[in-house]
Amino acid sequence: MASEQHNAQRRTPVTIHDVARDAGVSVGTVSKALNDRGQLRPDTRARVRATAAILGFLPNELAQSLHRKRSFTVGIITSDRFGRFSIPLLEGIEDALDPARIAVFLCKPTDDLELERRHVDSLLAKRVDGIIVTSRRTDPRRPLDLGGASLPVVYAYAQSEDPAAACLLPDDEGGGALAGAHFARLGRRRIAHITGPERFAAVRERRVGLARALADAGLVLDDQLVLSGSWSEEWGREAAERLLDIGRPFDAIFCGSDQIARGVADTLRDRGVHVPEDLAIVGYDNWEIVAAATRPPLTTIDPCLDELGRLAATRLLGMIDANDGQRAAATRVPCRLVVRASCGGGAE
Amino acid sequence: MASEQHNAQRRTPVTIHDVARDAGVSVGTVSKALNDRGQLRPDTRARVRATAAILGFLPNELAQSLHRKRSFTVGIITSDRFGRFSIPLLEGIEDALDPARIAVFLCKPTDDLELERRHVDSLLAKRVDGIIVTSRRTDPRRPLDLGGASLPVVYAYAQSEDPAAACLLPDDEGGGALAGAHFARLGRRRIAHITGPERFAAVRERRVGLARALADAGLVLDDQLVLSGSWSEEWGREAAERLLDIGRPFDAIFCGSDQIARGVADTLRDRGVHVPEDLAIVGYDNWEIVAAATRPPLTTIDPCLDELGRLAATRLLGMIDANDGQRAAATRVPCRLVVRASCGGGAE
DNA sequence: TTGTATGCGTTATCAA
DNA sequence: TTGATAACGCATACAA
Repeated sequence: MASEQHNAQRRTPVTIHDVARDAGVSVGTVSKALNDRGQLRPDTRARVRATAAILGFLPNELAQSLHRKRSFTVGIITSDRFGRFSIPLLEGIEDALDPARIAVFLCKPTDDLELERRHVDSLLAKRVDGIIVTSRRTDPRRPLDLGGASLPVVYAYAQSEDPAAACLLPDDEGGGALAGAHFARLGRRRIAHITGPERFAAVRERRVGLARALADAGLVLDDQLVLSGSWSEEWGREAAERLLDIGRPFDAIFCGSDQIARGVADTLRDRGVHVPEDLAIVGYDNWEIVAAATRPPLTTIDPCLDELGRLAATRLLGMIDANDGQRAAATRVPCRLVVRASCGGGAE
Repeated sequence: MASEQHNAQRRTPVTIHDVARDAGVSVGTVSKALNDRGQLRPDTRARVRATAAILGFLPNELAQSLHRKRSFTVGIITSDRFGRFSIPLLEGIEDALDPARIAVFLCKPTDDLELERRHVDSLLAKRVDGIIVTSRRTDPRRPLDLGGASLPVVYAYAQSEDPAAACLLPDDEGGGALAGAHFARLGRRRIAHITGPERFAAVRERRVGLARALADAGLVLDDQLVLSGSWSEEWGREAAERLLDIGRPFDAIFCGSDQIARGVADTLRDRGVHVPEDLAIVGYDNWEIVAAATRPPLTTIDPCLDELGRLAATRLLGMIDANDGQRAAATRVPCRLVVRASCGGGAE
């Protein structure tokens, strides 16, 4: 019955010996039958399979791993407590790992290098086949301390100070360029930029991309119209106010995050500025829950973190198979423009 | 050097045999020295420890688990792809599991029972010590199909149809009551309620709690002022409009989620209604990023999911130790009122 | 075609 | 105080 699992004494799992006994063969035969190895008479194979199924036999992967010297697990280490980046990343990672029948150990998020060290030790002790390091910002970080051990590591949405490390990063410059090009295509001429703290590499790179795309269209990015602050809605509101008060004309705003864009949109609404008629807005992140709820819904840059996660996991699988440390420099994953309403219809 | 890990051939991890050889003792002695077992001369113990440290020896937990018949891992199964609930839950779970030196296998979120079944098999094959089932809503779900196996399972922010299952749920009725009592205490008399779909148990329970608290204060919940729809900001806006247009007086709104509350607040702002002077608002979830960014910041009910996760993990640990299925009915975890600005100052 | 023996890395029991 | 040795559950080389 349904509640059986609760009061029943915990049964010890059925082993290959149980199957062997019930099927009237030896353990070796069971192993061969179940793994399609060696030469077995078809009917024994079938009989063994049947009894294994009846008993609900599941091979003990601990024993298998011990034998194969490969655990079919990977560890994930992250500093993104809030999960904003980890969630989509994780989705992609699991997408790629699932088919390879690899399970993931998720470590508790932390910034503390000492705790991280302990997590690594724990993973090493579990003989994970590899480790994926994830972060909440893309600036270079100290290389993961493997403490003398050696196994494949890839950084996803994170970057190691070690130039030889395998890193996958969003193409922030490309993302900025996407926004700039979109504005230019729509005939906007004077672009403002409200973004996060200057110390973030992402902030600087997106700005470079924006400027490049504008230049390509014969436009110039006016430094007076670039405001960097924090990543919050609050800052979006404040910066929008400031921009409107300078009295310098502009017809579009590229925001460093959807949250900033949300704040900007709210302020424009308060001040009677019409979006997209008077002003076009492009956000960043494609954080659905914010972008879609904004009035008007935000056209935004999607950093495609799920894809980045997929690629990271795929790269890790490659390194695991290659059985060596694969020197692979940083890779940039392209972003995607998602058109909603804040720049006007998606017409080309 | 830093890049050593990348080009180096992958070293095979150091084993207890390596330590034994280097220390000039037998493997048994190493095991005893490292685990503080048996009677050993202090200096041998020290010598073994030293060489283990030098070699960077980490016991192979696969082998340990095989031997101990206990893996010190638990699996987490969830249907919450977006992570809104899983993230805080996971934080609590890991808080409780970390000190017990237990690692977690995180399974890819899914609604598909067939895929869930495969995840369970994978976890069983890894001989996890227990499983935590998590969800994105609290309505009863089909019991996890263990396929005849038997091991501890606890449902966190999820409920099994099996009445004997160990479930931890937020006290939604209590949460509703918290909101009602807060309004009453502040002198609000006519409370409106904008909430999610009626089919959610949480919606019904919170409403019951609200009504109860109001009744306790000699107030009555006016059915005309209760609107249920979806969980979105959009619905918050629409419902607020509707409420204002009915022409029925009210001086407070209890919202089913912070997102709904955000929509409500935006609409009130548009319509020139002052919060909290004209209308008080209480949200639900204490989703910091929304609640704090709303104007004014939302007073809200915090379901304390991290605490719920902690309790769930603790309960699981108990079941694992007890070595039997612990008949433990559903437990409700209390919510917490978080006072910000949307009801006026936090004065009692 | 099937069974037996060995090893994977640990821990634990029993001798020495 | 220390060293062999037998599990743990599985896969595989080799023997029958």
